[in-house]
Amino acid sequence: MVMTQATQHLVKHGIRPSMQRIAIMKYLMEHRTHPTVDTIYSDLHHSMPTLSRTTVYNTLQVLAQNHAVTTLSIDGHATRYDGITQPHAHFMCRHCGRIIDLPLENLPAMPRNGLKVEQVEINFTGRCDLCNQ
Amino acid sequence: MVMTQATQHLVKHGIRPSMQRIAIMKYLMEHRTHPTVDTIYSDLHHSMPTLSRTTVYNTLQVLAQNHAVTTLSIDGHATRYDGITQPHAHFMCRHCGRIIDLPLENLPAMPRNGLKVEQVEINFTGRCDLCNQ
DNA sequence: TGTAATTTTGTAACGATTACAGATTTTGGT
DNA sequence: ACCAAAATCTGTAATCGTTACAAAATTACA
Repeated sequence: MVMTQATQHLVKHGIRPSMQRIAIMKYLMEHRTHPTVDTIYSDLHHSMPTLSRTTVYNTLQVLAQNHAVTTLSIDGHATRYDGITQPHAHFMCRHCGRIIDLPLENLPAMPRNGLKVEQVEINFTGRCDLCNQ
Repeated sequence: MVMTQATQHLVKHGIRPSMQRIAIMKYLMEHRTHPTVDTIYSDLHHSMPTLSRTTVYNTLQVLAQNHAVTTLSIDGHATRYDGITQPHAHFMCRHCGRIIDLPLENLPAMPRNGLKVEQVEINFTGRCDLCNQ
């Protein structure tokens, strides 16, 4: 039996691969747009008419808790999700809303002693190259 | 006529110093707790019974737009505000909710060419020294 | 196959934030 | 000082993202 990449990814993170979870994980692996719950729901709803918005919320919570996806609070309005879990920074264009992945060459200085860091989020905001012309 | 620090700060950023604006700016300068709108409102409401929650929202928006304060989306639930505008990072304890200022020794690698960065937000999340024992 | 556990679904509720319109205050010219 | 215009503040209602919850559907496994 062949496992899709999405399914493998779920299993690797100890998440049971249901239809809905696979679909959402697959979506995040194929769309590098850092979508919101609503975008994911709207896009998947076409091919999965019975999918519930609540399921998208629940699933993403499960995925994030098990580190299968990353959450992004760069938006201010809605949480965004990232299928890539390797540490990297983000740039969001105030004008067009696009979110761009940025490599993290040198991680910022470690916090002071005693703090146990579990997550780092580095967000740049401004105007992107396309809007800047 | 003597100007308070808060008033000076407002004027310096081109913001007309009304009673409410001064009170909110003063609050943020004196409380280094990165409070939410609700905390600010509740605390100020005692000494300013006529203050409206909407005014706190509006005022903080004006202050942020004019770079007199900084916004923090580290919380996930409510926007938090910081009276210190010099660039620095933040650590939030998942356990007690405390937010700690962190000096930014070396700014993270600049984003790729063409992106015009207007704001940087660096958020660490984890367990603080007090909760870690 | 039957039952318990898990997952999904839809609706209702919640909390943060914004829209809006009227009231109040401030400003600037006379 | 007086008045009109502009700016600010206020309170309520609406909006929007998210969570609570309970019932329905699916899956696991004895």
